[in-house]
Amino acid sequence: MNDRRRPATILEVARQAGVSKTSVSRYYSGERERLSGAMRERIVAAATALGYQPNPMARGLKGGPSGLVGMLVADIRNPFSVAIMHGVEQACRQAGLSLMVCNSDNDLEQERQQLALLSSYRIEGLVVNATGRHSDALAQLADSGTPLVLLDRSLADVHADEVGLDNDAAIDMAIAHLREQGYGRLLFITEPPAQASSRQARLERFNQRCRDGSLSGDTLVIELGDRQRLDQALARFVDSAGDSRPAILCANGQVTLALTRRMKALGYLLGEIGLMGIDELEWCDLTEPGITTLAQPTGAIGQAAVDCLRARAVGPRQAPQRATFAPTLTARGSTQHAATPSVTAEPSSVSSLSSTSETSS
Amino acid sequence: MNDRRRPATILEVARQAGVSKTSVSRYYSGERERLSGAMRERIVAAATALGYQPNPMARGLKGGPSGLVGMLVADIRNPFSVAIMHGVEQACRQAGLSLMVCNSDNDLEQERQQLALLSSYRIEGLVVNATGRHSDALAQLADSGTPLVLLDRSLADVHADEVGLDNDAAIDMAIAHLREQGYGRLLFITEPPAQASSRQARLERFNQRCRDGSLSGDTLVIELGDRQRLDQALARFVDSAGDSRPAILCANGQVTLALTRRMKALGYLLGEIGLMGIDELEWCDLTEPGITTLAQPTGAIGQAAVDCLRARAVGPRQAPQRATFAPTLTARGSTQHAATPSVTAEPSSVSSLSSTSETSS
DNA sequence: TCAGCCAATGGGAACGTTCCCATACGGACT
DNA sequence: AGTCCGTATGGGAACGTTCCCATTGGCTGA
Repeated sequence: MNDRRRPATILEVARQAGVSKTSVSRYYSGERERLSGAMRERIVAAATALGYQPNPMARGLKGGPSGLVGMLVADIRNPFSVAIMHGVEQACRQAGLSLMVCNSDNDLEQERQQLALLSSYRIEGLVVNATGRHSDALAQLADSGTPLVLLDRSLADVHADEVGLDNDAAIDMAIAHLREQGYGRLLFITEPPAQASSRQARLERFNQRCRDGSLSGDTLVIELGDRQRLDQALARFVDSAGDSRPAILCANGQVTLALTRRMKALGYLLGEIGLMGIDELEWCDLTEPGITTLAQPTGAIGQAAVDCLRARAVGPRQAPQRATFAPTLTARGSTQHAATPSVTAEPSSVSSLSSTSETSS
Repeated sequence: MNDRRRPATILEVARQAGVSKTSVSRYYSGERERLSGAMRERIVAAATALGYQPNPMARGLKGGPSGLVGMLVADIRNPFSVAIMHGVEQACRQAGLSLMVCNSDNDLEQERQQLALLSSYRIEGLVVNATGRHSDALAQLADSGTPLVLLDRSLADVHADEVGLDNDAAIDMAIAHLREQGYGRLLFITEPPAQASSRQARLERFNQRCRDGSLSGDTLVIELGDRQRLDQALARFVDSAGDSRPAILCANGQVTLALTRRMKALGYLLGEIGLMGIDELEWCDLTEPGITTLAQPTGAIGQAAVDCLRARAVGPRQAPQRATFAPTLTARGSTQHAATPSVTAEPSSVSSLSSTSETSS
C-alpha cells in the first residue's frame, strides 16, 4: 500500500514490475491467458505493492468495457421497486458487474437528466423502471447499442427486452381465489394506467374477464390522493353488492396501502368485505386479519433483467424478448369471511404457483 | 440533434462554431463570463445542432469537478435508509449534483468494492450509511481529500462529519412519553450495537437513565432472527413487571417490526403492554391499535448531509462537525392502556419537538 | 507615444487507459 | 537452410477533456 496522494497508474506498475504498460493493461483487461506465468507474477507483485487499481475514467474514455450497469427507478420509496432493485443488484454482483442506481422521483426532467448521466458513463446495460414517457431518449439509447430492459413497462417504439409479472396469470389467480372464497362481486382498483403498461394489462385482463360474462365485476381508476372519491366509490360498491359477497382487488401495493387505510378508517370489516392486493408488503401479515396478496418473484425478475442485458451484450441484435413470471398467492384473513375467524399464529396458507411462462413477441 | 452513432465531441462543436475547443470547454466548465456574447451564441448554436454533451469520463480523467456525489448504503431494504436517501437525493438535485447510490447489502467485501468504485469515479463527496467496520478504506478516502459524511455512525479515526438523530433527546422523549402514559417498567430492545454507533448511543443513554435511579428499566441486546430467545425475554420481562405497567422501547424500525410480529403472535395486547419504536414506518397506523413512534426527520438529515459535503468542498479542512436532529413523537394506541380505547379514525395526536440542536466536537 | 495590463481567445500538452501495429523468437513446415 | 506462422511482448497513437501558457488587440496612465 502506498500512502501517496494520487493513486498509482498503470505506468508506475509497469516500471516497478519491469514490464511494459501494455502487458499490465492486458493483465487487467481479461487477457491474462496471453501472459506468461512469470509476467503475471511480477505484475501482481508490483500492483499490490503500489495498491494499484485501474482508473475506470481512463478506461471508459478509450472505449473499453465499463463493467457498469445502470438502473433507473421512478420511485425509490416504493417497496416493490426496492425489492426488484435488490434482485438486480444480486444478479449483477454474481456476474461481476457494478450497479449504479438513479432515482427520478417521478420527475420527468430528472429522469431525462439521469438518463444522460448514466449513458455518459458508458453503462453496458440499463434496467428501466420509470414513467416511460418521452421514450425518445430511451429509444436513442437503445439505438446506440446499449442493451435495455424494461421492467413492468412496454414501449412499442423502443428496441428493448421486457421483464415482469405475468399480469394475466396474476389477475386470473386473484379472481379464482376470490371466487373460491365465496366472493361474488368484485371491484378492481388501480391508479391511472397512463403509460404504465402493466397497470394497463391488469386492468384490461380484469375487464376482459368481466366481459366473459361469468364475472360480476367493476373497475375503478383513481388517483390515490383523492380520498373523497375513493370513499364514495367504496360505499357505492358495497351497496351494489346485494346478495353477493363483495371483494376488492388492488392493482399494486400502493393501492393496497391506501385501501387498507380507508377501510379501517371507515370501519369496513376486512374479510367481510374481501381485500386482496398484488405485491407483498411487510405489514400484510401484521394488520388484522392479515391481507391476502400475490407476491411478485422480485428476485427472479431482477435476475432475468440482468440475464437479458448480458445476453444482448454478447449476441448481436435479436428481436426484443419478453419474460414474464407468475406470482405467489399468500392467503390471509382479508379474503376469509367471518365463519372461520383466523387463528393468531401465522395462519397463512401459502399456495405457490411458480411456473415460469416465457414468451417471445 | 445528430443521428450519428458516436456522440459529438468538443472538437466538432468548436469546428462547427468556428472557435477553438478551449473556448467551448470554458463554456461548459462554468467560465461563461469570460466569453464574449457573440462567442457564447455561436457555441450554443453549434452545440444544440450537434446535440453535444460533455463526456464526464474525459472530464474526470483530467481531474475536473465531476458534479457527482456518492452514497453508500448498508441495506437498501431498510425503509429508513431509503427515506434518508430520498432526502439526500433532493438536496443533491437542488444543488445541481448527481447522486450515485450503491448498496452493500451488509456485505463487507461488497462494501469495499463499492467504495473503490465510487472513489474511482472521482465523486466530490460521499455519504456513508454502512457497517463502519474496516474504516481504513474510509479513512484513506477522507485523507485523500474527499468530503465524507457519516450517517448514524461515528468513526473515531476517520476525518469526517457526522449527521444523525439526536439519540439522547430521542431516548429522553421516549422515556418521558412512556412514563406520562403510566408505564413504570421499561425494556429497551436493540440489535447488537457492534460498530453501529447510534445503536450504542441509544443503548448507553437508556442505561444511563436507568442508573439515574428514577427509572426501572432493563435492556435486551438480541439478534432479531433469534425468535426463541426473544420470546423468552419477553415473557420474563412481562412477569417481572409486578405492579408496574410494562412497556417496550424498540431501538429502530427493524426491532419494532420484529416485536410487533412476536407480540401479536404470542397474544400480548398492545397498549396493555406498551410498545414504542424509533423510526416511523408506513404501517404503524395500520396495525391495531397503532404503534407509537419517534420519527426521524429524514429530509432534514439528508439535506444536512449534502450541506456538509458542499461546505467542505469549498472551505479548507475544518475540524469534523456533528449535526443532530430531534425526532417527532407520534402517539398512538400502543402506548395507551385499556382505560380509553383508541378511536378508529386516525387517533394520532402529534406532539412535535423539532428543535435542531447542533454541536461541534 | 509607448510601456504595461487586462480581457478575449487559441495551441498544445497532459490525464490513464486500450488497442493497433511492430518486433523478437522458437518451431514446423517446405 | 529458408520461409512462415504463432506466441509473448513492447511502442506509440488515439480517446475527449482541462489547463497552462501563449498571442492578440484595445485601453489606461505616465
